[in-house]
Amino acid sequence: MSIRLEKKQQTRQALMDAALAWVDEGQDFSSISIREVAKRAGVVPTAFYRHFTDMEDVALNLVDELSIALRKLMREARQKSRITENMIADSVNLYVANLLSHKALFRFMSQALSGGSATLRRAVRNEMQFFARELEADVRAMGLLSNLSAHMLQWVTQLVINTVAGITLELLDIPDNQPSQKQELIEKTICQVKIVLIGSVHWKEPTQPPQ
Amino acid sequence: MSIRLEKKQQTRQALMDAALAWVDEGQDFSSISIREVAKRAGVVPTAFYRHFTDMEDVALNLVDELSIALRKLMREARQKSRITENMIADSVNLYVANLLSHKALFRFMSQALSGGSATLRRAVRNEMQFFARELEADVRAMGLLSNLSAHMLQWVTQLVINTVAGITLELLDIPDNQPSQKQELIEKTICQVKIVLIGSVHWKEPTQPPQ
DNA sequence: TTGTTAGGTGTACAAATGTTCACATAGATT
DNA sequence: AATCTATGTGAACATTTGTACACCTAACAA
Repeated sequence: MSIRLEKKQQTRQALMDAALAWVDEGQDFSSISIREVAKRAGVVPTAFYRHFTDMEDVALNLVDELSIALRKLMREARQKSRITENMIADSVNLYVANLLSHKALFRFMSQALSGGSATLRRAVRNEMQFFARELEADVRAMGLLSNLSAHMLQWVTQLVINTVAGITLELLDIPDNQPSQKQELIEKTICQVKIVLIGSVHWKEPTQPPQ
Repeated sequence: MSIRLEKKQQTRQALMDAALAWVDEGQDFSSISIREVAKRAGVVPTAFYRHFTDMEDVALNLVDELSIALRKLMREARQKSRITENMIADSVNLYVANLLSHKALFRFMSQALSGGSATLRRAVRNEMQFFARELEADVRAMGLLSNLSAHMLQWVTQLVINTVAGITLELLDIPDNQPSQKQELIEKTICQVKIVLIGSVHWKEPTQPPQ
């Protein structure tokens, strides 16, 4: 790559990292200022505009970063897990491991889901839906839950994703020196996912919904 | 009540309502300023300090307001719903109705859950846990899910609460002129809760967890 | 009735913020 | 080698923000 572009990407990344670091410190993404981001990135405030128009712009690009992380996670999960006894536990643990190594990114995700602009919220939700759809495809490919209609399977996978995503916030708030709490949270989630799947296996389409 | 106190409560409420209105407009709670709140409440900025020390202080008091709304919801649910075929659907619909008539408050709840300070997050989580515990007690009182251990039942009710709470954000983003989308979302949630309960009924304690 | 006080006002000021503009300069292009 | 250009700089600005202070006055207590 040309030197110019390389340097550009470098400060661009520094700006995004600065914003993320702010979130990592427990501050709200929406409360950071352009100047503060620039300062932390080691550039002058006006340099910010060479890369982004807005903090919203930064947020949308952070979603892209999140997207990459999630896709990597999905790939990893597919490689490691076969149809085994511990498939669920393995997947949850993998999610948690990824979560803990990208704390700031996931915290940002949680905030953006409820906080930011409408388009930002949509962007994050899209990523989660993508994840759910991939899970859906995998379940089908494994020949599992064949009793469910396509529609119903979609709802089930969304429920699974929501359940696993549900621990994100709680997990992020547990201090690192409390591994036992973390462990319990993980076990809870594993149980919850199992319940969902047990329920799915036993699901029967309601006798002809009133048409 | 004395005239003084009455007036005090009045502007105090005006300040809280102003903050809530800001959230209702889609803005982040953490991005509102003391001055803006005061202006919208129709008082001078410094008057703010007669009632609150901080915006954080306001937030904690909004959680109290939320708490009241949730308890009212719970009471309402208990009165209306007996053990019937449609108990689940009724409860979900009741939640949605309450949600839609307190949009701002629930939006605030979602934001505070992921956004605010650690103590604020804890406060909101407490409210949700309270809700889950009440549900737990009701399930026990009805003699349902007697196959579950106390521990397990707790996890199940939390899962139910999470599932229902999960639609909150999505529902808030659906424009009012799209009732069909809302309806589908509601049906999805009802199905999801049913799946959880079916799973719970069929749950069997794993054969002696490795002790 | 008189004095006290709590809630609200207005002014004031330092700090932070978004954004503009003219400028510099390393690196690309020719 | 000469020129151009995209990235970063620094000064400047009008706004907005948090908060302190002195003050006013309606409601209260005596």
